[in-house]
Amino acid sequence: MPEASPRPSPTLDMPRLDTSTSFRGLAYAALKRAICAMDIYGHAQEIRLDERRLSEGLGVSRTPIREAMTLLEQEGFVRTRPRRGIFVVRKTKREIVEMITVMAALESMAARLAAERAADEDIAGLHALMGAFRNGPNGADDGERLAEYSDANIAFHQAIIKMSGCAMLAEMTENLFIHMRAIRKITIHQDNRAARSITDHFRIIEALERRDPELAGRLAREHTLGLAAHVERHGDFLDTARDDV
Amino acid sequence: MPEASPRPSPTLDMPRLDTSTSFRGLAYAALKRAICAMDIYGHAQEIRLDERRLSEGLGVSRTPIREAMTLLEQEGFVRTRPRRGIFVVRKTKREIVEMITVMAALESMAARLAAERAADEDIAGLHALMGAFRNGPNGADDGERLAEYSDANIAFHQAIIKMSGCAMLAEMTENLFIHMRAIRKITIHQDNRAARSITDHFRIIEALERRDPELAGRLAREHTLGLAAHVERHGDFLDTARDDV
DNA sequence: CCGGCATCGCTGGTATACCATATATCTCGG
DNA sequence: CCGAGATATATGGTATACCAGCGATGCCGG
Repeated sequence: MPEASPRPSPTLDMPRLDTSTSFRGLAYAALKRAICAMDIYGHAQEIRLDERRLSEGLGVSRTPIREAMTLLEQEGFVRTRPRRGIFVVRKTKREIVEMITVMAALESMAARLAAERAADEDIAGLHALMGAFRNGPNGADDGERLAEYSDANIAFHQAIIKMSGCAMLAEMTENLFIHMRAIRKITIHQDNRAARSITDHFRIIEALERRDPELAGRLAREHTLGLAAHVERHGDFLDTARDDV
Repeated sequence: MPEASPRPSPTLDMPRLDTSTSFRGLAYAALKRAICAMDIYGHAQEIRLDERRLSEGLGVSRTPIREAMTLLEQEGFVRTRPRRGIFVVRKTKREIVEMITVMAALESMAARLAAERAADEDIAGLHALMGAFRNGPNGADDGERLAEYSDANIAFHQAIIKMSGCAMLAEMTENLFIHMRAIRKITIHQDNRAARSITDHFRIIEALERRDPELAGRLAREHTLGLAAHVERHGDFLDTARDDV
């Protein structure tokens, strides 16, 4: 029995035992955070997770761990091979290109909807996200500046999604963003991706301000498909040292 | 212990015990099929599922049932309320409109890709799906004919997705189709939806034959967004007799 | 010294027991 | 006769024991 059991006395003196978030939810959050934190495409060797070790580490039994794993597996973050172990998934280049393609489809629709519905102040708020990079990412012009823009970049895309007012778009892109973030960290340093990205973003903002759904949708699509094409061309490193099945 | 235990004798005389598909997978498939089979939007009252009853019925323990439920919950088909029960989810009108909007985004991208990549014979194959309805759904002109077209309709959309060559598009639309099918069964009888749908489809086929990604993408998007608008206008019945939270 | 086979241990899959709480039912006081 | 509290029941959440199969190790025969 893990010591996480929060009933120290028969009388309820605990102020408000958080009964809403189950152990499963906690395990899920912890595991997902851990997986996202690690640079998935950094180390080459496969990363294996052990249910028993995790349950011991988190102080809960295997049951919630397993249920959390079931969720993570469905979301495509891990893959469990019976009698072998649970492995963190590394997407192939092809899968990543497809993912970005799906992203492009959803973002295009989001931009279209945003152009129709978004509040003026929300559109204006996009400038605040991008303003610091108006003249390109060249501040100190080093890696840190790029990493900073990488976050702003994600924030921009998420803002567009949110402005669409379509909760399901946000929901379906949530997990895609996690992988996108990992990819962007690498591609942002290649070509002149960052500068081109900034230019694209400002064009999208302009289309939104003009309330032009067709243009906004097209620009958003082309912007993200551009990333897909870039990965298609230069993403071969993603398939290195793979050992499928 | 359920009698499903497949080890009747110490020697392995069973030809080939299907060890690949786990009980969880079987339970998931069975439950999903059952949920899809029932007309979700037909009966008004909520449908409750009991883990213990299901495990007894399927002949397995609660564990695989629970894991299957976890999957179904993540996919949005059921919702489990602690100490209350597990309920089959009825989407609200708003959720359905959003779902169709997402569908439009993905189908538009699929049509665009299909126009670029699909094999000529695959495009030609679309005629086979729609050919029987070229002159509208008016055969016997009764409900059966419409139901028949409802299936052909879904098949057409799935064919476009498949022709995109993007596995992830197929994956992400798979569950959406399940809900779409339920909605189509109702909306197909309204207005002149079926006839308009057929016209749209042939226009999309034409765009694919002309290898015009822009047009194909636009037509596919407008076609599905048309359904979204229709539900937005006439789908108030979806929100009847709801008792959230 | 090397290769095949037996053995053991590790690991995910399954079954089951127990727990805590929400709801229903019953009881008793007003 | 009615309502508030106590009790009973039901149900999802959790813990744990056991199972079977894959891998690795090591033993034994050649």
